Amino acid sequence: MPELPEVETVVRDLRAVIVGRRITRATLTQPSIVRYPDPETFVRRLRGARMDAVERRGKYILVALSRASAPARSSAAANGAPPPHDELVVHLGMTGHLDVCDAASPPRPHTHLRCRLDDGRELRYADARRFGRLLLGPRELLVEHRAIPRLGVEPLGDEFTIEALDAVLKSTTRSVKAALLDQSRVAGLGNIYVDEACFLAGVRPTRRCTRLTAAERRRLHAAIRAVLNAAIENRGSTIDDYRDLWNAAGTYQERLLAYGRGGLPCLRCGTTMRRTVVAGRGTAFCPSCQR
DNA sequence: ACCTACCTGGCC
DNA sequence: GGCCAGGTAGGT
Repeated sequence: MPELPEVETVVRDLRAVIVGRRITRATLTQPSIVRYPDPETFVRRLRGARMDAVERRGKYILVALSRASAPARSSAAANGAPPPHDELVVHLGMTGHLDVCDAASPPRPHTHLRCRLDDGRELRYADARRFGRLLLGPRELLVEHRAIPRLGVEPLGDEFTIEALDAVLKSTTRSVKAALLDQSRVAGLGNIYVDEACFLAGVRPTRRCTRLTAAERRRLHAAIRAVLNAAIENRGSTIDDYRDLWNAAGTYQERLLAYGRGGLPCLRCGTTMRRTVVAGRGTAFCPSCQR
């Protein structure tokens, strides 16, 4: 299940391979995976586009596109601002997968989009459960049309200060886990890394977030950044389906201390970890280490 | 702030 | 054969 570290891993690899490449042909075999605009327009606007940059925002992958057309000297000079460019937006959902491979290699099952590139390779999107989505357009337009949501603070960005986390925790009466999973408050955390961050911080995910002490909030802030950075260094966690662009697994699943460990001994103190449901998600915590 | 639907592979 | 996993959207 791709969360911020898995998406960041894909984005970094993708950036190294596709920036500067042009899409010569796009084949969409599962139109329902495209959420904006209509599938025909989506395919038409992909064809001939050059991929100029790859960024991540929360769990979204953003590929900046441009057309070969002559430099628009007139409009840029007249408006003083460049026109908004299209972005190919990819959300991997639960089982979404991108790969870049030779155009002749057989596509994996559930391949929904194939983009032929000008270097003989293909950029492909596959997604068994189709929880993922593809969109195309200027980012501001996609937000305006509510095709993609407004996202909260980037937990690895400079703006994610202790004060920023404090503001998030003050903004709701829900549990810590529910607040951290809410993409409109903090963008990029999912079930795995919320459980890990809570474990590292010594805070039960069930706690009301308004009730955390200043020390707990400070530990939670440090824990979120630490776990995300460590997971990125390990190229993410492969629990089930997640694979990188080259179909390789991440290694952070070997270092998980809380996620999926309900009923198992705590790796820090040996107490049997508990499993409950918080915010509708399976949740594991150590009743001794986490208060 | 909560609930359910979406979707399918994997497991009992 | 049925249930579970869970990120997100949409409804109440």
